[in-house]
Amino acid sequence: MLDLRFIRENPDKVRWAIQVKRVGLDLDELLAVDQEVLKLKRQIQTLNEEKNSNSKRMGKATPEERPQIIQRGKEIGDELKALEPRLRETEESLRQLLLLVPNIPDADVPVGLDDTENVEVYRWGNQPIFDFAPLDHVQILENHGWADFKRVADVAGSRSYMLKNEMVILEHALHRFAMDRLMEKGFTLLTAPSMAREFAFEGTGHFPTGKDQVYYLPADDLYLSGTAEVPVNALHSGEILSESELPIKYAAISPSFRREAGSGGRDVRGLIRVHQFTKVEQYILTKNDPEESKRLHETILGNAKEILEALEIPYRVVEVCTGDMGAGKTKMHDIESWVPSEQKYRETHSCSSLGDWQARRTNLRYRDADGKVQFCYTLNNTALATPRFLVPFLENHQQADGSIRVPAALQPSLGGKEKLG
RNA sequence: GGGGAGGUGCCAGAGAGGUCGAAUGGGGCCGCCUGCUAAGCGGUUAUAGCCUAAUCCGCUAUCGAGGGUUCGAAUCCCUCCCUCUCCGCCA
Repeated sequence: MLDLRFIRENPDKVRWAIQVKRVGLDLDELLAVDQEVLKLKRQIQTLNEEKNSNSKRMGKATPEERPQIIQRGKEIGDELKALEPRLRETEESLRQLLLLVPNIPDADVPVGLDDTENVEVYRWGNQPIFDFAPLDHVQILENHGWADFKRVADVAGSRSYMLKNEMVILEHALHRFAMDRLMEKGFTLLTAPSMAREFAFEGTGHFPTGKDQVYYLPADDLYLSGTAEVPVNALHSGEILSESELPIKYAAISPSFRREAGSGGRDVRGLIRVHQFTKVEQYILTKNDPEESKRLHETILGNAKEILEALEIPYRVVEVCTGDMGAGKTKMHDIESWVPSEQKYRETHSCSSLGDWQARRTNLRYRDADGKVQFCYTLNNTALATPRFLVPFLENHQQADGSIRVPAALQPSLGGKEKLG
């Protein structure tokens, strides 16, 4: 959400963002509704002033005066009763429109239509050269009895999977590894709930536009979140933090769920795109300072890079262009890990800066050194998400004998094992 | 799932239809005072909106959330959320 005053005063900037982010929103309609809300509020305020002074007179009024006061009060009440529902409706439509207003991308973000126009900015590691016929991750898993896709599909539908034996241990070891790293860096570890109420999804910006990507539990009016970002952002909703406790750095692990509606036949095979996964997410609340936010963006991006480097996975970083970045973001980098079987890089991490866009939605504020109340800035980045991450891990580390090499950094988390299988 | 108690400002806690944006105590901040400190004294201490040159003043809203009753609601009624507690069920 953007500041309404900012929208009023900078409609051209907002129009530009709507255009380059390819958001379907009529700003003129929003501005007209905004004026209507202001008009109604003024009318109601004037009536309330009169209502208050009128009923204040009642206390000291003589019995003869009372009928007049009551009469006038009733008239005011009737007028208010006519106006208040109109204000409520108009405010609600304004809110709905406001939820669609995108954040303004930073000036240096590449303008583009979709992911083909993202810009590679960094590359690390060598793509492995195999002196044998490398397998893809599904073949590797099946050869070792490390997963079941077929049976479990009958149980839980397409895009489901079941890891088995050493893969279960590896998955846990990877998460443990990521969490250990982040704890060392001063992050507060959380197990975040996967279920949350609607307001939490509105807070991060996943609602209203992404509602069809989210599982809904009607009996309890709860939704399953696709990232710990949702519950963690909502955690401090409505609070006024003090500047001294910022930045708050959370590393939250949660089972995550995505319906993948509309992704049709894309990536139906294997572990790339599944409905349920486990993710360690970095989530930062910081002060209202673009420079500080930039530094933290680099920090959490760096944390993910370190994890990949320790796990010896070749990757690249792309700067995401305007058309491919979410509405709330001012800046976004994806980290893509090398997938040998596809001979391409695939997104495994996503690092975003959102300015105060999420904080305004969740009413998440802090008191600065001057005592002024400000909205926080928020940022997030994946630390590690499985099972997708198993794809580059298994494929890059496969050996001629079919085993999987365990990078030295991960061996302690795997009971010292140097290879799997 | 069933029963009971409760949600008030930074915290504790009064308030039971008008004089309540809200007593009192604690904390914080500013000042005064006493060799320092402690104690003491005075003042101040919410958020959003409207108005405004203004973070002054004034006005409006907010006592878990949303509705309702009333000339007037923190106070009465309804719905929901949350906390505590007892019983039942349960990994």
